Amino acid sequence: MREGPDIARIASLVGDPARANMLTALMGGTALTASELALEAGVSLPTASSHLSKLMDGGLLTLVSQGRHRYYGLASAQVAGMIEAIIGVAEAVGPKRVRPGPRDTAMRMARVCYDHLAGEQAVAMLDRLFDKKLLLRDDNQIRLSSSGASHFSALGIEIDANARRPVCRACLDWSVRRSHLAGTLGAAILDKIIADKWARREKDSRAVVFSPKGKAEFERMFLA
Amino acid sequence: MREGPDIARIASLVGDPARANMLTALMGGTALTASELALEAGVSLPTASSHLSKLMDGGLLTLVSQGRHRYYGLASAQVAGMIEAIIGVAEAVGPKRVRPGPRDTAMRMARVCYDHLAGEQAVAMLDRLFDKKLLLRDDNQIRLSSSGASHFSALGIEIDANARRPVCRACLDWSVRRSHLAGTLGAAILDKIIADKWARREKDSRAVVFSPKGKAEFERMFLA
DNA sequence: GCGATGCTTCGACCGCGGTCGAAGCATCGC
DNA sequence: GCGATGCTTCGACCGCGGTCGAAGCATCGC
Repeated sequence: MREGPDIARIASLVGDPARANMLTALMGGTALTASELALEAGVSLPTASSHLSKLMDGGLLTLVSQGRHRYYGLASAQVAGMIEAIIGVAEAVGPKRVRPGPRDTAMRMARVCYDHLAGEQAVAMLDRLFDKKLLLRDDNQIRLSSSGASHFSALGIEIDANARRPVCRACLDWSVRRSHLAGTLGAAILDKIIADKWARREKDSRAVVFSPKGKAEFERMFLA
Repeated sequence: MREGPDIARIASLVGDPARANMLTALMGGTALTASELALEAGVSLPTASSHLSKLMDGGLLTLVSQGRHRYYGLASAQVAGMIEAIIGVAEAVGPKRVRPGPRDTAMRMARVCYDHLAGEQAVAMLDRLFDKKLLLRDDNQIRLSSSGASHFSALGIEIDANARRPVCRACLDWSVRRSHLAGTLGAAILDKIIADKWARREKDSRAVVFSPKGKAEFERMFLA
């Protein structure tokens, strides 16, 4: 019998298969409609609607109404981080697949984490950005250096430093157990990767698949 | 309908009030018997036993039998990290208490996180250890410098560098949203704090309360 | 305005999982 | 060996919460 934050309530929200599927789908970063989420979860529309209102009550989702469509998205990067942590444990204790399939390999290499890139490529990128002093570690937080600011600006990546959301944030990568880059800069880089068609989002998956040309570009820009 | 790690299973294990209480109690770092956990959870012994076997099946706990006692503990620091992440979200979305009580203040200052110190004091300590170059940031991991090794050795803190568990690991602090020190070094420092009676564990709580003298010692050793 | 589309609310059903008392099993002390 | 202690297993009970069809509500296009 203890007081304190109601962790059972939050965990039980994630602990239903239909809701877990919805949240996993939303980890892709794009907000989805109730119908799309019903499809993802494999339940009827009324059932999905009931789940969504529970997730809203629990503070895990945000809602944007656009005409007769209602777009649901994850409430915050903190919620996304919690889900990544749960995925990490599920991966660790779950039945080990004997040989990871090609799709797992793609996921491990590069995938979307909420609104930024995750996976081995993303971890390597953050390492190089530190090496080149475009980003600085400061008190366990990450800061954009002045050379970094001009570097990203030259690449056409403009950062709104005044936004309430931090520019740079470390986010733990469950597959590698190291950090990759989140924050507005992390999001802007993923935007550029997709916009410039260096890579495409795998359908119905968080995997991000680079084209040979796009991969070369990415490596030249961020890993060289 | 998706495959992949069974996150609903893991989350639902945490999503029962009785089990959440048990896991929260085990975040204190000491393994507890089935009877103690039944008391913590506020359920009968048969009920507790059933919960514990589910948590074991789910891979969240480890079990050490000692005679007729059975000691349950968290399976890994990764599991502890997941629970911290869930606590963080529960804190963020939960009803804000108007004014945090004295006990919350103590928790915020210093508390046990699995087997090491967390809270503002722990975050400040890690900062200073970096400042004094006793610890080094290396590729987003933390490494003990040679001066650090002799420093801790002089304090009577011996580190087994050959253990499978990393010596230094960053662990996210939910109250401050910054990192504190985990790993064998983090655990050894907490051991010293308790062994030298600089602080005592608050009964039935994760809070760590420093004595005036102990606090001065701690600050001299780690914050000066 | 009126049918179509997207979603929520209502109501009824049902089964999974939490609950505990009683019984059973293992280890303890002496 | 035999009662005491610590825990698990068994069995029966029960209610919370997930499920969907039908109905209702809001916004759309034209």
